[in-house]
Amino acid sequence: MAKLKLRGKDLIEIGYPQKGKAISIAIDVMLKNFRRERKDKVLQRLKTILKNPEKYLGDGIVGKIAEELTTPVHVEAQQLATTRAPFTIFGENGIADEAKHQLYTALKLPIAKAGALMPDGHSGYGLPIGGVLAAKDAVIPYGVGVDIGCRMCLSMYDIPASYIDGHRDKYVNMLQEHTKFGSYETHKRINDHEIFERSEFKDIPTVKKLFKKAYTQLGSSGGGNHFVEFGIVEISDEHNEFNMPVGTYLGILSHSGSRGLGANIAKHYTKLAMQQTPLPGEAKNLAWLDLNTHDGQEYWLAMNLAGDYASACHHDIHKRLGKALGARPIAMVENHHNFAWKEMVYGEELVVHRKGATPAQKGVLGIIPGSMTAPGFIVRGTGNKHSLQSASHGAGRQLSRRKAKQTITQSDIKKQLKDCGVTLIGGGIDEAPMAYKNIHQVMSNQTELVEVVGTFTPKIVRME
DNA sequence: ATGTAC
Repeated sequence: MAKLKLRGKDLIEIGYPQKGKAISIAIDVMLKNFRRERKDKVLQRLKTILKNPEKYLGDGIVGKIAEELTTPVHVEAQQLATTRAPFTIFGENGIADEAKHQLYTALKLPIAKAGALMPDGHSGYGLPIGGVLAAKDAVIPYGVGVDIGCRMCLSMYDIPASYIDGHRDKYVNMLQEHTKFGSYETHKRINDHEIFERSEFKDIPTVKKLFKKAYTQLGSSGGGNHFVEFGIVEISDEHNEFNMPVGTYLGILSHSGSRGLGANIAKHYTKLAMQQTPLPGEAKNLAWLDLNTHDGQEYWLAMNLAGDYASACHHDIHKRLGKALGARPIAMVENHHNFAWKEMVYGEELVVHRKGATPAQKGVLGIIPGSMTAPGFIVRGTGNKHSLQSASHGAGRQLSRRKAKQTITQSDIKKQLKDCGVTLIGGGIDEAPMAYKNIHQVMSNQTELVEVVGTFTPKIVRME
């Protein structure tokens, strides 16, 4: 197959403007997508686009050419403001300075309108973990995080929680057989899911390339702090949304995200953002995409796909375990905690980034995990304006992974697990319960943000 | 977080 050769001269001949970047963008797009087509056919395509570029705006492949011909994106070095957008920090005494400074930097972005830091806040890449940032008409890929749509999912069963103790081996086996951890492990038989019908997999070249990976990774959990666990749900609020009598139940709790799909989407669009909005040193990872541009709109679609895919993965995990358990859940609670949403903030529609923060609009349910030996909380948001209607996404790290490995021993963990009656499958030292802050302290720092509906106490935990 | 690196 002859390889396509396109030169600037060819495009000038058919009328492409020499001013601006139309020619270089067009050559780039054509070489990437129509490498095997005949040159005259490709030039004909380019002519058609040039004649009526408006018609091709939003097209996944040639939309970027059309954009350059109609409303070119201006790349310019961005400066930070000298003042910060308004913000509130919850549980300030428990948060390291570095995380606060990361928020302060983000609040000086020209697109920043408001921010907040949750009481589990700690240092991250770009926006701190526990950071919330409201921006105008723009989305920051690293404000969402690398694991787009990282989320929690809890299923509650009408099975006595005490059942676990008599059948530990059975539950351990279920997790070993029906959950997949690590970079490589996937299920032998993939369940089909409607997510794979989504048009984004056809329309966006970057996403199209990730289809196969997404397909094979469905229902897998990955690594890092991701887990699947059996535990005891205790419903304490008698006016709970599930109409469940106060008491204890068996629960399955999972924590994971969008696997390779989201990671590669994040990587691709962060690179584009860094090219389009170059920022000074300490802020460079906060580069954004204008939502009125081709790339910005494409990221938004891809991000939402990754979020739905993460949800599909959790549902697949719970479906497999429910089947093994031979039971249907009475109720489920789930929420993203790495994502961006368009929300009204002080009367204005803004893009609210939550990077390790639980959505907590009034009446909205969510899950805030503790650690493998501390309870997590089923919560109901209060819609607090100062947190931009958010809460923490967990206890938060107290020790960095490196520090945890240096100071915690395997026997420390063993003792802690035994004291709490927890069986652990996998799990490195960096995920030790002692590496996390005290969840009760964190919860006491966010009583204005969420109400407690119940708790989930882990009993059988599987990690990478 | 991620087949850990343009």
